[in-house]
Formats: sequence, structure tokens, C-alpha cells
Amino acid sequence: MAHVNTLFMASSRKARLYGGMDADERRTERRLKLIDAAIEVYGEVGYPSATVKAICEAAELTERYFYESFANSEALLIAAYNHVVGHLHEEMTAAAAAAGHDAEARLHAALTLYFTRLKEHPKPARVFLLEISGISPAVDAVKLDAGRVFSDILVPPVLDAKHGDRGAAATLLSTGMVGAVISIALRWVSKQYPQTVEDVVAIAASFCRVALTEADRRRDLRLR
Amino acid sequence: MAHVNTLFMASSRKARLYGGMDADERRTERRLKLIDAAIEVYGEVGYPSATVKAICEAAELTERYFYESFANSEALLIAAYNHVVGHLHEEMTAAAAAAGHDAEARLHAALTLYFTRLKEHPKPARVFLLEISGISPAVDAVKLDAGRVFSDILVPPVLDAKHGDRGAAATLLSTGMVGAVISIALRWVSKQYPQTVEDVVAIAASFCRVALTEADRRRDLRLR
DNA sequence: GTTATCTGACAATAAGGATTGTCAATTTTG
DNA sequence: CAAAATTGACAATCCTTATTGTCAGATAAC
Repeated sequence: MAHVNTLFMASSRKARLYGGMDADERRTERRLKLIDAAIEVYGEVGYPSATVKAICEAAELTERYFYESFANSEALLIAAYNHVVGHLHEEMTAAAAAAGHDAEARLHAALTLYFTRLKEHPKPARVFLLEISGISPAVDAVKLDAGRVFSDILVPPVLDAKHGDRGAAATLLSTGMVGAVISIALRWVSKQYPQTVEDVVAIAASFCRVALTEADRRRDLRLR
Repeated sequence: MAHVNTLFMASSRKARLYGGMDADERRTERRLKLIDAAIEVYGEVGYPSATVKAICEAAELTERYFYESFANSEALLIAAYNHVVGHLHEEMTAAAAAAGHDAEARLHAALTLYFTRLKEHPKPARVFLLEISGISPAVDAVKLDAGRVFSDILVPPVLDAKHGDRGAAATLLSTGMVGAVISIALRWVSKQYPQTVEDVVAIAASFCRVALTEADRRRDLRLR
């Protein structure tokens, strides 16, 4: 029994090392490289024109490794999107939390972080924070979810036992708020940042404030 | 000299009639049919998946006529977009004008018309009033221009000899406003109109009001 | 070293669609 | 009716890209 079929090697035992890395580690690394390359390429030519080949070249990997990590282009798009947006959202949440309990202060902190990052990383910005639509229902769903998260960070939904789901009007208010912020960001980025972060934040904040105060006003009306 | 080369027929003389129509008229009619068909197909499968063939079938014309009127798919997209949006913008302008001089009344009138039309014509709505981005620079430019027109209708720019171009901040405010309205519209349409037109208009208007009052406030600050 | 595994380059295949070309049938003109 | 113009159907071609497959060379394990 000196020879053991690799198929029976439980995941507990490590696979052969290459370049000092586990098989799993190598796969994960390649996956990462592909995601980074995708962001780069999307930023240059846009997702629709980004071919698998071009992304693989940018990642310095061959197509074989593309299909090792992703079923198709769309899967990579989604992974890349979640990568960028997930990261950003975490940071925004942290920034808001650090700003304390005042709604205005939290809003300001989160938006400042958002626009600061946008200015630091134009490529991911252009592609992901902005427009991926009409690709497929799956992608749209991902985007929709990201919008919801974004909205919740800026204006945390009021927890209300009686109204588990916020009202339909509140949803439209959130939608409008996110739409406004993202549109502003898109233009700001594509015009190469003509205003200071501070100025853009102030403008974006004014739209968020509407969503905030309108939601309050409407809730008061309902509960009165 | 009984026979005259058709190449020398000046455009003043009419070409042979078919179905009671001039050659030019027939071409224009086919062009129109293609645009209508495109709107239909885009609304069903989205622009990226809309093939030339499918559009031609919907138009009951063959590919030959596609290339008679359009250089490529993108040209048709732009034509269709301008067709729908141009029409809508005209109507909105008229509605605003009919509402008189009060800014609030004009805003309400224009938005009401906008959302009413959206509800009446879901297909064009979904495709055009919302998202065509990342297709190409040309298409993006068209969309950008449409956004500007849209904004000017909702909140006519103050004519100011001293400040021929409105301030950069005002541009971002317009951008945010349009983004908010369009995002709201997108969700409203895709959720199959859960609110009344009146309610949606009220919510959209609250975002427009920000743009309006903020712009005023900023101008006052500058001129004080 | 020898063997098993992994990697990189690239060929082969497949699929889908755009664009152009052909031609018989139809319609108008005279 | 005969001739010319126009139309509709469809084939042929051309391209681009995704996806799979092959294989020689490199690397690690023993």
C-alpha cells in the first residue's frame, strides 16, 4: 500500500508544492490575477469588448486557467464586481461606524471615503461603480444588490418591528439617492475630477439628505 | 435623346412609384419600420442580444434593407434612441411650457408627462430611458446629450450673461438630478409600476427640488 | 536520475453573427 | 404585353471569439 491514488487524498493532506505553493493556493492566486487583469481590461475597453484572450494576456496566464476558475466571461465579471464593490462597501461601513451616531456625520464620512477611493482608483471606478447593465439577469441582480447595500450604508434603514419591509416609497427614495450619487460619480470620474473631493461630497450629500428627510417625513405622516 | 440616364435625374424629379410611394418615401418608411422593430426587439432581449436578423424579421424586411438605412447595428441603436427620446423631450417641453412660469408647476407637469409615458410604453421605456452605456463612445455621447436636454427641461438653466457656462457644481447637480429620476423610473418600470404616477412624481420631484434650490443657494453665495 | 505532475504555448474546433451577393418573383411604366 | 426597376428569400462568405485539446518543456518528489 505504498501507492495511494491521489483521488483519495483527503483535502486534509496537501498537494504537491510548486513555487512553494499548495495546489489550492496556486489556483487561488491565478484566480486573483485574473480578477485584477479583468478590472484592468474592463477599465480600458469596457466589458463588452473585453475578450477572454485579452484578459488572460493581461494576467499572464493562458486560457486554460481562465476556465479553471470561471465558467465563462460573465462569471468573471460578477466575481470582479463583487471583489471591488465588496471591498469598497466594507470600507464605507467602517468609515460610517467610526463617525459615530450622528446621521449627518456618518453620511459625510461614507461619501468622503467613496469619492476618495474613486479618485485613487479610476479604472475599477469607471467600470464597476457605474454601469454594468443589460448584460444578463444574473449580473443585473448583482448590481441591484450592490445598490441596496450602498443605500443602507449611506442611510441605514430604520429598524421597525411593525414595518419589516420599509415602505415602497422609501425604496424609491433609496433608489433615487443611489442613482444620483452614482451619476455624479460617473461624471466626476469621466471628466477627470474637476472638483475637489470635498465639493463633490457636499453635492452628493444634498441628494442623500433628501432621501433621509423625506423618508422621515413620510413615516411621521403614517404614524401620526 | 429619348432615353435619359437615371443617374442624371435630378432629385427634383420623382422616381418611379411603388405602392403609391416615391423611392425616397419607401426608403423612409422602411427606415421607420426598422426603428420600430428595433425598439420592440431591444425591449425584449436587450440591445446586446438583438441581432440584425431578428430586427429585420420583426420589421418584416430583409437584411438588405437594414444596410440600406444603417451602416451597422450601432447606427440603428442611436437612431432609435434619438427617435424615442427626442419625441419624449418634445412632449415634456410642451407640458412644461403649458404649465406656466412657476418652477414648481413646470417641474410637476414635465415629470408627470414623463412617468405617464413610461407607463404607457414599457418597451421603449425599459431600453432607452434607462441604460445604454458602455456600447461605444458615440453612443455614450448621445446619451450624455439626452441627459443634458432632460435636465434643462426639468430645471431650465438660468441665462446669465456673466456666467455663460453654468458652474461646475451646477452641472453635477443636474447630473445627480437626472440620475435620480432615471434610477427611480428604472425601478418603477421593472417592478411593474407598484406606485401611482402621482406618487412617483412626488418622489422624483423631491430630488429635482434639491438641484433647484442648491443651485440657487450657490449662486447667491457667489454673487453676495 | 526517474517519474509524476504541472505549466505555457498554441492548434483545432465550434458557433454565431455581420455583411455581401445572387436570383427568381413581383410590380410599375409605356 | 415587354422592359426596367424593385423586392424578398436565401445562400455564400468572412470574421471574431469562445472553448477544448494536444504536447513539449519545466518543476517537484523520491
